[in-house]
Amino acid sequence: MVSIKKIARDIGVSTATVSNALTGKGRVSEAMVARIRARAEELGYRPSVAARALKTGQTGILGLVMPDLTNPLFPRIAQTLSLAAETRQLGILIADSRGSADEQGEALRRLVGRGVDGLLVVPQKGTTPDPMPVPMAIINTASDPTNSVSADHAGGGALIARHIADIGHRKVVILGGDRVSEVQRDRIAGMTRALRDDMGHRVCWGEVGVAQAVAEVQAGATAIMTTSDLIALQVRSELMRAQISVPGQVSLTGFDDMSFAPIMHPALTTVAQDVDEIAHRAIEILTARIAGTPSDREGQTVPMRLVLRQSTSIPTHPAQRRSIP
Amino acid sequence: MVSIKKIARDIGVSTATVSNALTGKGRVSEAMVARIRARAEELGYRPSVAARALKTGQTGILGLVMPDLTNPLFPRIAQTLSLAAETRQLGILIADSRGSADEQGEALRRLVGRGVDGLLVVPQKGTTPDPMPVPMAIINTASDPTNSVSADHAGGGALIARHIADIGHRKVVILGGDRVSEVQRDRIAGMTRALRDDMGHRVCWGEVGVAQAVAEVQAGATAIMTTSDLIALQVRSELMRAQISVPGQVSLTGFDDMSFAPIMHPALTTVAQDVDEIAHRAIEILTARIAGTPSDREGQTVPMRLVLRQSTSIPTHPAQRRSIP
DNA sequence: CCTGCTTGATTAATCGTTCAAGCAAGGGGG
DNA sequence: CCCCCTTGCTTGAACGATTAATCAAGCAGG
Repeated sequence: MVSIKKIARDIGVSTATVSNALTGKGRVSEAMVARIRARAEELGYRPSVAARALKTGQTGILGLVMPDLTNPLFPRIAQTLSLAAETRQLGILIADSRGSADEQGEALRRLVGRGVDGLLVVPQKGTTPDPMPVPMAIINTASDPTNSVSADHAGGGALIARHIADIGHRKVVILGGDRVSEVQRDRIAGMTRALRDDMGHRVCWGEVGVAQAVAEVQAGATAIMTTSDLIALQVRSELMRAQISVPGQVSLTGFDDMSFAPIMHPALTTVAQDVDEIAHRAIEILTARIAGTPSDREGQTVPMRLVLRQSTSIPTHPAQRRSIP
Repeated sequence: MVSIKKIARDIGVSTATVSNALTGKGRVSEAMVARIRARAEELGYRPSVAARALKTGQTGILGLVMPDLTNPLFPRIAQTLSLAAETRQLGILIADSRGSADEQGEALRRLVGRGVDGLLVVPQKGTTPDPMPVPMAIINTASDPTNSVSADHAGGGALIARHIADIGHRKVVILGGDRVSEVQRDRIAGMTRALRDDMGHRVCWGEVGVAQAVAEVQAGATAIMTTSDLIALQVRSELMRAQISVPGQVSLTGFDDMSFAPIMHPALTTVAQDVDEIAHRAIEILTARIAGTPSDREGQTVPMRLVLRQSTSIPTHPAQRRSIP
C-alpha cells in the first residue's frame, strides 16, 4: 500500500507537507500542492482510514440500527440513508435490533465499540433507545420528544381520513396493527381528529381486529382505514373470503405505499412517506450534532403524501353517504 | 477513553503485558492475566479498533453490496448476514449498487477504500463484479462460475414445475421478469426441465408477458408459473380484471416467499430460499478466504423449499388434465 | 559450580496520519 | 541597517495497539 511517506520521499519533502497539501490545511505553496496531488494521483494513493481514525478520533462511519428489516419500509430508508451518507464521505455500519429492546441496546453498544461517529436509530416499537456516548439521531416516532426527524404520521392519518370523509363515508373502521407502536398511535390519532362530526368510527387492533373490521362492514361500515399496507392486504384477503368487494362495498386504505400497493387488486389508496427527505434530514441533523452545531430543523416532521388509487370510492348506497355540502 | 496504557499503569506492568494478557498471545502468568482482565473489566476497557486496524491491517469489517434494496428479499439476506457476522465479531458496512453496474463497481471501490477485510456481493442482474484486492464472496447467481454460494434456483423451479405437473396441469405458461437476470433464467430452466413430455408450455417475459400470459389462459392454459412473487401479485391483479379466478380457472405460483405471499388472496404457492443457510455459508466462505484457508463448501447450492398454499389446485375441467398414472 | 533452558516480564519499534511548534529565508517598515 | 512579520517547509510527538527482540531470574542437570 502506498502511504504519505512514499509520496514524501518521491518528491523530497516531509510527510507533514504532503499531509497538509492533501488535506489543504497548513501552509503549502500552490506549486508544491500541485506536484504532491499529481504524484498521489499517479500512485493511486488512498489515505489509511485506520491511521486517520486513530489520530483524529473520527472514523467517518455512522451506525444504523433498525428494528427487524423484514418490514419493507426500512430497507428503503436504509438505502436512501446510505446514499445520503455517501455524498458526505461517510460509511454506514448496520445492525438490526431483532425484535427486542435489549437487542437494540446491545446493537447500539456494539456500534459504539466499533468507534462510529454517530448513531442513526429507528427505534423498536414503543421503546426509547438508551443514550449513548456519541451523537444520535432518532428517526420516525413523531410524538416522542427525543425524536429528531419523522414523517408527519398524524398528518398522514388526517390526509387519508379527510379523503374518506370527502368522498362521503359516514361509518368507518380504523384498524391498527400493534397498540405499543407510537407511530401507529400517531396515525390513528390523526385519522380520528380529521373525521367530521357526523361520522361514526370504531378503532380495532391486531389479528382479532381484522375480523372485527369485517364484521363492522357487514353491520354497515363503508370504509376501513388501516395503519399499514401490510394490514390492508390482509384485510383485502378476509373481505374476499367474506365476498365483500373493494371498493364496491367497502373502501380500503393502507399506509406507507409499499412495493405491492400499486400492483395488488384493486391498487391500494395509501399515504406515502417522503423517505428521501427523512433520510437526508436525519443525516444532516446527525452530522450537525457531530460537528457540534445543532441544526434548526430538529424535531420537525416531514409531510406525508396522499396516493389515490382504486381501493377507495364513494359509498354505493346513497343511504350510507354523508350529505356533502 | 480508557486505553491499554491506563491499565498498565494501574497494575504496574508494561503495555505489552496487558496486550498479551488480553489477547492471550504472549507468555503471561495466570495470576497476571486474571488481574489485568479484572481491571480492564472494571474500567470498561474497549480496544481501539482504529489502533488495532492500523497495526494489524485488519479492520474486522466486511463490505456488503446489494442491488437495489427495494426488492424485499435482500433485506432478509442483509439481516441474516449481519447476524452471522456479529457472532464472529465482524461488522457490516453496507452500500447499494442502485441499478447500474458502474455504481456497483464504485460501491466496491469505496468499501475497499474504507479498509474492509472482505466483500459480500449480491451482483446486479446480469453482471459479474470486478475483482477487488480483498477476498470476495459472490451470492446468489448459481450458474455463474465465479459464484460462491447460491440458492438452487433451478432446483426450486423444478420443485414448483413438478408440483404443477403432479396435480395434473398440461398446458402452462412461464412468466419471467427480466431476461438479463441470471437468477430468473436459472429458475425458468429448472421449470422447463421438470415439465413432463405430455405437457405444453410457453415462456413470456416482462410487462408485455403479463398480458400474454392472461391471453394464454383464455386460450386454454391452466397454470402460470412466475419467477417472482412480485410478478405473481401483478398477474393476480390482471386475472381479476379479466374475471379469471385463482385457483379455480388457473393455478398461479410465485418465487421467494415474500412477506405478502401468505396474506394475499388466495395465499400464494411459492418456493422459499433458505436465507439463513445462504447467509451463514457466505460468511463462512468469506472468513475462510480471508484467513487463507478456502472452504470446501464453495460453489455448492442451497436447496429451496416448496411452500404449498391456496393458489394452486388441479385443473377444473377433466379435459384439461393430464392423465396421471 | 557452571551451563542452558524455561518462564514471565520489558523495551522499543512500528503501523500511517495529523498537528502544534519551530525554523530559515525573504521582504517591508521604521 | 535592524527588527519583525509572513511564507513555506521541517521536526517531532502523539494516537493505541501489536510484536519481535531482549533480559532477568529461577531451576535442573552434568
